[in-house]
Amino acid sequence: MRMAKTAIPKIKDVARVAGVSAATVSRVLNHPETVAEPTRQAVLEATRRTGYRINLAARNLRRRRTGSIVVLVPNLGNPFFSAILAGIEMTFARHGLNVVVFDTQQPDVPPELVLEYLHNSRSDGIISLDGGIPETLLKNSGARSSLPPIIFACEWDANGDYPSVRADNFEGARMAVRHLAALGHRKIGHLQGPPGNVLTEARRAGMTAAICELGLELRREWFLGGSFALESGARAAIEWIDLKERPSALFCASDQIAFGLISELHRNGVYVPRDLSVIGFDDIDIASRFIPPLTTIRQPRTQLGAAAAELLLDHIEGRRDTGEPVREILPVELVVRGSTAQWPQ
Amino acid sequence: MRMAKTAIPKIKDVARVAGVSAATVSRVLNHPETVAEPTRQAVLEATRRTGYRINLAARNLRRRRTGSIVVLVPNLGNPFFSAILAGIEMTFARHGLNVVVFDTQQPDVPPELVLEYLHNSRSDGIISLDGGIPETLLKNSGARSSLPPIIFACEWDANGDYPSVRADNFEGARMAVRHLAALGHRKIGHLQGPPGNVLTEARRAGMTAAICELGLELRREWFLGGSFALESGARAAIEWIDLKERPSALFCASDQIAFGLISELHRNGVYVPRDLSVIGFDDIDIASRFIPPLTTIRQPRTQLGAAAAELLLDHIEGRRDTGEPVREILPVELVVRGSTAQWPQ
DNA sequence: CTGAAAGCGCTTACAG
DNA sequence: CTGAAAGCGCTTACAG
Repeated sequence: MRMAKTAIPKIKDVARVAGVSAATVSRVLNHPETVAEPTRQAVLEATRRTGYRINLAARNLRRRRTGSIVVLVPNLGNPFFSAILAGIEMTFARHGLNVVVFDTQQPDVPPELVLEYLHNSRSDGIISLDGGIPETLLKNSGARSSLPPIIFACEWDANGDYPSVRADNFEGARMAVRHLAALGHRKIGHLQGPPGNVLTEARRAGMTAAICELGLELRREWFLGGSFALESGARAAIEWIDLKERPSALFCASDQIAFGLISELHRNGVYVPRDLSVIGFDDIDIASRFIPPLTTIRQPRTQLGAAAAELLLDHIEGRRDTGEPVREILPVELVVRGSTAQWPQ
Repeated sequence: MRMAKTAIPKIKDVARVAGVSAATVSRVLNHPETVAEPTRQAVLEATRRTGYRINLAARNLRRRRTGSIVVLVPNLGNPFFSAILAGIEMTFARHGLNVVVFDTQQPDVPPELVLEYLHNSRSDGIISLDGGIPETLLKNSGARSSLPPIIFACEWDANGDYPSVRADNFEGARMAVRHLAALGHRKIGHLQGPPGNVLTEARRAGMTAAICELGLELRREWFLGGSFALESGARAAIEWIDLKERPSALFCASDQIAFGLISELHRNGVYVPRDLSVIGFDDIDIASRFIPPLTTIRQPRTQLGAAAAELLLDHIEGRRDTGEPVREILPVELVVRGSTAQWPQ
C-alpha cells in the first residue's frame, strides 16, 4: 500500500479552503483582532482541516528576524548551568523562539570565533552566561551596534553598560562567613574562582567585608584556589594541609570546588566537618547527597534563567530601550547541611 | 559623533562590488568549483570588503530546509547528558547547523506536545536521547513519514526500526558483575532504572547473564530501585537495610543512583565499601570525586554524541537511506575506584 | 563559465 | 474589514 505523498500545506492552501485571501489568513495568525469574527472562524477551521503549520523560515525572512536566541555558556559540562538553561528554554519556548546554546570554552574555539559566530548566527538576541565575552565585543568597536540585544545572566560585564540578571553574590558570601562565625570559627579561608572573573571578585568582596565586620583575622595565605572546577578544590586541599596555621573553615566559591576539596582531604585523612568546616556556593543537585551533605548558598537557578529570558524579550520588543541598563539582583539563601559544624567541637 | 547606520550587505551588494551577478556570488559560496578562478577570487575579495554574511533564513527558505536539528533530552538537569550534548553540538556546528534542545520531561509538557513541537519546528533532523518517544510517534500513524530523519542516541526504540548509537549496556553490566565477583562477592543485587526503559532492561539482562554464567545466587528481592535519579538510590538504601539477607554488593544502573544510595547508607551508619561494595554506570564527572570515589562503567559520552550527529548527517544528505537501520554500539570501560572492595575483607 | 529570471512561503503597507 | 501586490534575500534550473 503506497501512501499518498501529501504536499505540505501553505498559507495559500488554507486561504483556498477558507475562501479568503492569503493576506487574511496571515492576519488571523498574527493579528486576529483585526479580522471579522466569522472570517476568523472560517480561517481557523481551514487551518485545522488542512493541518497547516507555519514555515518559520519564510516568516522570519519577511520579518527580518531569525526566531532564535543564542545562549553563551562558559562550560556546558558544568551541572550548575543546566537549571539556568532550563529556565531560559522554557521561557522562550512559550514565545516561539529557539534557543541555540554555544559553548564558549570549547577547546578549539578562540574568542574571535565567538564574535564571528554571533554575527553569523544573526540571532534576535543573546544571553551570555560568560562575563568574559564583552571584552571581545568592546575591543571590536562597532561590533555592538551590529549585534542584537545582549543580556548577561549570572556573570556580567565588568565595564558596566549591559543589562544583567544575577544572584546577590556579595550578600551570599557574607552570609556564608557569618554562618561560619556563628558556629565559632575565627579563622576562615576562601577558595576562590578564576582571577579576573566578576563572580570571584564579588564573592571575595562579600567574604572580606564580613570578616572585617566581625573583626576576624584575614590572612593572604588563606586565599587559595583559582577556578570553579572540582580539581581546583582538590589542589587547594593539599595547600591547606601544608599551611603552618590552618583556617578551621573554608568558604568555597562554588559547590564543585567544595567537592574537590572535601574529596582530596578525605584521601589524606582529614574529615569534614570534624577537622574543617566547608561551605559552598550554588546548591547544585548533588550537594544534598554529597558526603557530608554540603552546606551552601543557594542561587535561584531556574529563576535566574527565566528572568534573563524575560528581560531579553523586553529588549527585543523594544519595551526597555530607555535609560540605564537594568540590573536585576536576585536573593540567595543559606542552606545548612552537614559540612559545617561548631568550632571548637 | 554619530555612527553611520550601515545597511547589512546582501548578495547583491557583493555582486556589485565584484562586478558579477548575484547568481555567481551564490555559486562561489555554494559550489566554488563551478566558477572560474579569477571570478572566484574577485568574489571572495568583495565578500571580505563588504563584510558580507549570509542570511540563513533566506537560504533555508529557498532550499526548503530549516538549518536546525532538534535534540530531545529526557532531563536537561541530569549531568549525564552534558557531554553528549557537547559532542552533538560540536559536530553540527562544523556543518553550519543549529542545535535546538528540547526537554521531554518538562513538567508542563505532555507527550503529544512533543510530537506537535517536532512538526512545528520543521527541523532538518532529530536526535532523541529519550527512547520513549517512538511510542508517541508510532501511535500517530503517518507521523513518521512527515518528520525528518530521526536517530536515537543512548536510548533507542524498542520496536526496532530507527537507527541508533548507543553504549554496550549489556556488556557493561556484565563487566560490573564480573568485577564484583572477582572481588569475592557472591550475593550481588541490582538497583534498576525505570521500568520499561530499554537501558533498564539491557543492563538487567547483562547483570542477570553474568550472575548465571558465574553460577551465583539470584534473588528477586535483590532487585531494587526504579529510576535513574539520586533519590531512587536513597530509597533503595533503606530497602537494602531492611532485607533479611543482604547482598554484599550492588550494581547501580546509573552513577546518580549510586550516589543517592551511598549517601543514604552513610546517614544510617553503613559504609561503602566496608559494609557493601557499590558500582555505578556512566562515569559522570563527579564520580571520581565522590566519597568514596565511585567504581563505575564508563560510557564514551562525547563520542556517543558525535557519532549520533554524524549518523544523522548521513541520513540528512541521503547517504544512508538503503537497507537496515544502522545500530552502532560503542564499547564501555570498567573504571575501578574506591567504592568496591574485596569480600570478605 | 555566467546571467536573467523565477520562486521559496510568508507579511504588510496600501488602497478600497 | 479585506485583497492584490510587492518584497524579504537567497538559490538554481535554464539558456546562452
